[in-house]
Amino acid sequence: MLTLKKIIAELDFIAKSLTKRGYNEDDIKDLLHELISHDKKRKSNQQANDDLKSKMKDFSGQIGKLYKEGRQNEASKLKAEVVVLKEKIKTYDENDKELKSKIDDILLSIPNAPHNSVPHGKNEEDNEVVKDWTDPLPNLAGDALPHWELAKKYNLIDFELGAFITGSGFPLFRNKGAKLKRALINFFLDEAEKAGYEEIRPPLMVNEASAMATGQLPDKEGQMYYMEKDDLYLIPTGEVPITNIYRDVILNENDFPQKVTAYTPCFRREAGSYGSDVKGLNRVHQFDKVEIVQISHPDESYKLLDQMVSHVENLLIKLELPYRILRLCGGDLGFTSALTYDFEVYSAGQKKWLEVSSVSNFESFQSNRLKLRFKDSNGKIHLAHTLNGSALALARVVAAILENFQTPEGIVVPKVLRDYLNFEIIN
RNA sequence: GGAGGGGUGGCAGAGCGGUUGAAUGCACUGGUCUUGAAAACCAGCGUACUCGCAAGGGUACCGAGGGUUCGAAUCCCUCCUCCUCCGCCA
Repeated sequence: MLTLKKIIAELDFIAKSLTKRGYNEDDIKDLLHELISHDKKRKSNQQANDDLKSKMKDFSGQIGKLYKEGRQNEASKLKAEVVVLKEKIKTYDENDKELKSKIDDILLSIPNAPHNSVPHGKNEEDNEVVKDWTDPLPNLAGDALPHWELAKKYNLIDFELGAFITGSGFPLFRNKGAKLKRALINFFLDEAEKAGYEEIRPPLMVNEASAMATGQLPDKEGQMYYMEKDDLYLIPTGEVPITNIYRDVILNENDFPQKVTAYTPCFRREAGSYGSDVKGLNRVHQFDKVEIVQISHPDESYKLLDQMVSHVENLLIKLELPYRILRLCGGDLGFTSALTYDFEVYSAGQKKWLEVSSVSNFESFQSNRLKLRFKDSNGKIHLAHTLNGSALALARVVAAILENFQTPEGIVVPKVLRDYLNFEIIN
């Protein structure tokens, strides 16, 4: 969430930038002013309360001394006074609690303020293409197939069997399909390692505190699978466990940047999805992803964002997939993000652009919830910035590879993957 | 799942109802000494909120949340977590 400090200091900027997400500027200003007035009340309440508590402490100390000296009567008198103080403190404590929860409720409801470069817009149609694909798109024969047909033809993915074992949206990969997936995971992890990321294998379920810290809760409650018996959430992305490595952490200034990568399956309920979007691998409940995360000094985060964008771009180039890069408009921007670039890959069999990566700078929005801070050279403490990106999401990359590289003889796998496979063609 | 023992500052480790935000050691930072370094000595060294231009105050925090008490790191309850042993299992 945004910090109160930032809201007070940059109220006009924040209100204006939130209009990109569709907020009415006056409404949001009213809300922010309400927030600030709650905070003022909270401060003066605390001030009064602290004074009382200080007095109480002092009296209690005196009572102890009086008892030691055997002056019972005086002690009893003081005790009576403390009882009165305590009553007052109780009401101040209650006020404090109430004001804090009001403040928190409002803060939790406000999304991140979009970066200056984020365009206005309602939905994906308003996203800005920052890098388009200008070369010719794969020109397939007239009888070219979409990936779900290819998957059936070459026995690579069994959607029905996955549905039988679990449910729809849980595809079962087999044979060369399974191997292709493993090759991609290894390729992505190796590339991340070359770029200086530490590889980890995190838990795939997280507790409420972790889901809260990265912003999945309370915003995306319905998108996660929830294990009621154990009060755990299946991760919707590796971002959650990776970023939570840094919950309640104070780094040193020279520890930056922290770079961590992980391969994890991701689980998403995808409630409300329908139509051709959900065909084949386009939208599934379980998919594999290699995630990259960086923890950054605030001054560096946009530079690092660019680096991450080129990292992802490089993967797509190596995979020889046509891609384009979009800057998400305010309306399409995630709740926690200040700036997000999406990567889409052209899947020639279905003649569709598929989102395969999302690279974001959260600035201090996540750090604030994570309590992820750093000490500068003067010993002062500040919030760090967090960034993450998919590098890459597997399911749709597989879809694009199958479709784009199909030939009458079979599917010719991209050269870069051949080191990871004991075959060059799927037939 | 059963039985037992723990969770205190960066780490180790005291304290087990009353100036204890917390001894001591190590680590770390600054200083003295030294040609330099080490050693020795001196000083400093948590986080959050809050008041203050600042210097410097106040409050809270000893796994988390409640409770008892004039007063709790210390007593009671609930939960979380770690360790040891037994059971079960990959």
